[in-house]
Amino acid sequence: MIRDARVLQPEFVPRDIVHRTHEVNTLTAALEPVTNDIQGETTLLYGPSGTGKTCIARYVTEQLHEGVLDLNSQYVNCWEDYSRFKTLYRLLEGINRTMNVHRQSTPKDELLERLRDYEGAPYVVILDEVDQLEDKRVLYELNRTKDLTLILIANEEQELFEPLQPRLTSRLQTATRIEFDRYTTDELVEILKPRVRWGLPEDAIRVTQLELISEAVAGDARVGLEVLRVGARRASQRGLETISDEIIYDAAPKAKAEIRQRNVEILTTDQRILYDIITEHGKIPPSDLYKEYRDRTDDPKSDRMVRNYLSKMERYNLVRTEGENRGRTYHSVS
DNA sequence: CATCCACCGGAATCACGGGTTG
DNA sequence: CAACCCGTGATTCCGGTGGATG
Repeated sequence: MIRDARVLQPEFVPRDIVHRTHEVNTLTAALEPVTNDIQGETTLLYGPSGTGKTCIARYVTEQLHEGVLDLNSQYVNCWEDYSRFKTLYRLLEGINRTMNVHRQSTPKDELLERLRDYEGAPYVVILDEVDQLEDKRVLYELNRTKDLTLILIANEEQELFEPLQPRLTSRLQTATRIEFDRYTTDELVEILKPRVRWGLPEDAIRVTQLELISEAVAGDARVGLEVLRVGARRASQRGLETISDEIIYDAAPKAKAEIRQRNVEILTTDQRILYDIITEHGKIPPSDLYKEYRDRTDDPKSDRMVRNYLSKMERYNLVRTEGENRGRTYHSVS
């Protein structure tokens, strides 16, 4: 049933952006100096997930490539490359300066040096999930690097700056802020329409059903697309030509579960054990959790490490915490 | 009310593996 | 070859917090 799977992928960047014109224009304006070979303004895109932050950042950068002959750009997901070293390494990759940086054992700040020594075309850098960066001082360092134009993406701007000293944030505070709100039902329908047109056969799904999806996912475009994919797969499994309401009702929770499942799959064995314990209990106080974890594994990690795992899993949206200090309990997300 | 202590999370330090250097 | 460097995960140590206890 799926004609073109690519357009239903969350990382697909459409040729035309519907809505978000204000955001696109603001970002384009901030990057405008790059067309004159000058460093652009640092921008900060923030808002809930599935509101088009990454998509717009990539879209505007691609447009820039079309208008400017000489331009480098690189996308870094700080969730995957969360250490200072990995982030810097990716940035060097983007300008092919990694040779001789044999991963490790190079003098301590060789990477940043190299980045700063670079004198070439303007370099536009998208740092996604930037709040996941463990050492945020690297932002300050990058912000001070000439000819580097930063696009920072985060869920909440507050969380990003909280752990930073005021001294470090001052330079970043001047960044152009672009806030992304949740899509309304109508907006999300308009976003899904062209994807359906390219990705699915004609008449596979009606507009009223797109509305159904948009409401079910509360304006989260990523989950909305996932529902479309899951729904299309279901329909073809059942040999149907169209996606029915019933399939959508069915697919909505399934889509969310699949997104979570992908995160579960990248957990380590110890993290997985913790995850299983919490899902089995539904809700469990810390001491019981630590104890049961130790029972279930031959070579348990320290409690401190368990806490690291748990906070990581919380950021992955795999577990939820309730209460502070002594009253804390860990919950599964249902 | 004072004390206790379960819990969190920052910081310093260690251990290890992969890499280079001399 | 040994000696050394580096990043990363893990451990150890510990101060802060605030509900529970007497």
